[in-house]
Amino acid sequence: MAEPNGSADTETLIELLFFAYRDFISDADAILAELDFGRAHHRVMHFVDRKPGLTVAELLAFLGITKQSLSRVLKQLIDGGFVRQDTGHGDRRRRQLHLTGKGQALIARLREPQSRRIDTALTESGQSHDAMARFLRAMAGDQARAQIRALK
Amino acid sequence: MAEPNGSADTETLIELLFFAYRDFISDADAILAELDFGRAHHRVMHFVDRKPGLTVAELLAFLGITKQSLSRVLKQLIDGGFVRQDTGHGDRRRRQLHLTGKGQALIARLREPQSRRIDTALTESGQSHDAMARFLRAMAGDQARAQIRALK
DNA sequence: GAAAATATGTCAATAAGGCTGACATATTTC
DNA sequence: GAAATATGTCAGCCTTATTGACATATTTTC
Repeated sequence: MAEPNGSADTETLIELLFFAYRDFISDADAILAELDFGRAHHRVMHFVDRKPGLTVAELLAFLGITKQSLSRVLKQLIDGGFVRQDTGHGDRRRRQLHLTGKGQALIARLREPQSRRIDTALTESGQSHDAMARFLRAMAGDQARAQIRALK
Repeated sequence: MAEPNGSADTETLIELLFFAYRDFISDADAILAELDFGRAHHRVMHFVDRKPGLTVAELLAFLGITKQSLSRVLKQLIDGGFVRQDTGHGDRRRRQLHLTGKGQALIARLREPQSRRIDTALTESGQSHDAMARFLRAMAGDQARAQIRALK
């Protein structure tokens, strides 16, 4: 039953990842709650911002949810004036999604405390941005890496 | 609107954290699904393992949920023979929680793919275990740090 | 020793955010 | 013209969280 190589300490990392992610996400949760939005809204806006003009099907692939689940959230974002839906250029069955000015303001506001937390943690821990990006990229699976590449 | 210091790249880290955590957690989800358990069961077992003999109130504080939410999950874990509940030593109103042998086997099984993913990512990214622990600790808020200390 | 506080458990109602299945519509492709 | 594709929507279900109310056992306080 002896643990091979550093396994006991890796257990601590598992726990730290839980706490770090929980607190990281809570920064945005507080802002979202004001608008009666949830994390799903945040994720949609993030990807629409990262790949402006993406289609509903592309968005579903990034999110890994069904269109029925997306529809409620997307509708609220469109009705609230955060996301705009254009008829597809070329293929008019498609809907291409963009953030409005209001949407861009919100995503910037959501990102601000998260960016600050990351930058502070990098400074406090003496880590470089690149080192952390390499680690997180290595943590993601093949499918996620493909998705990250698709975001250019 | 100019971003101050490295903010554009921090945006990439926000995204990487999302993918990394999602995939990290999915390792355990697959095992939990076999038992009709969810993440809540995993978290309970993790903390009971990390602090054997902790009380229900202590567990609630770690999890940050209500006792009504815990009750169903805890009952399933007890009924399934993964967690044992002893009358408090000293204060008999309390219930002290321990993993059974079966519970220890399950938590080890859940940790295995997560540990492997972390160790692989550390190697691939050329990061040290300690560097990563420092970063993640810095990402956690004050309350989380106090909780981490409470786990010895 | 009675009263108050504490630790836990449980019942009921509610909400968010997922899911599946079924079906409608517009548009493009074969 | 028929089939495939992209999207939208209705309806019902599940899980995991929430709050409020109340029950029970035990300990502490006066």
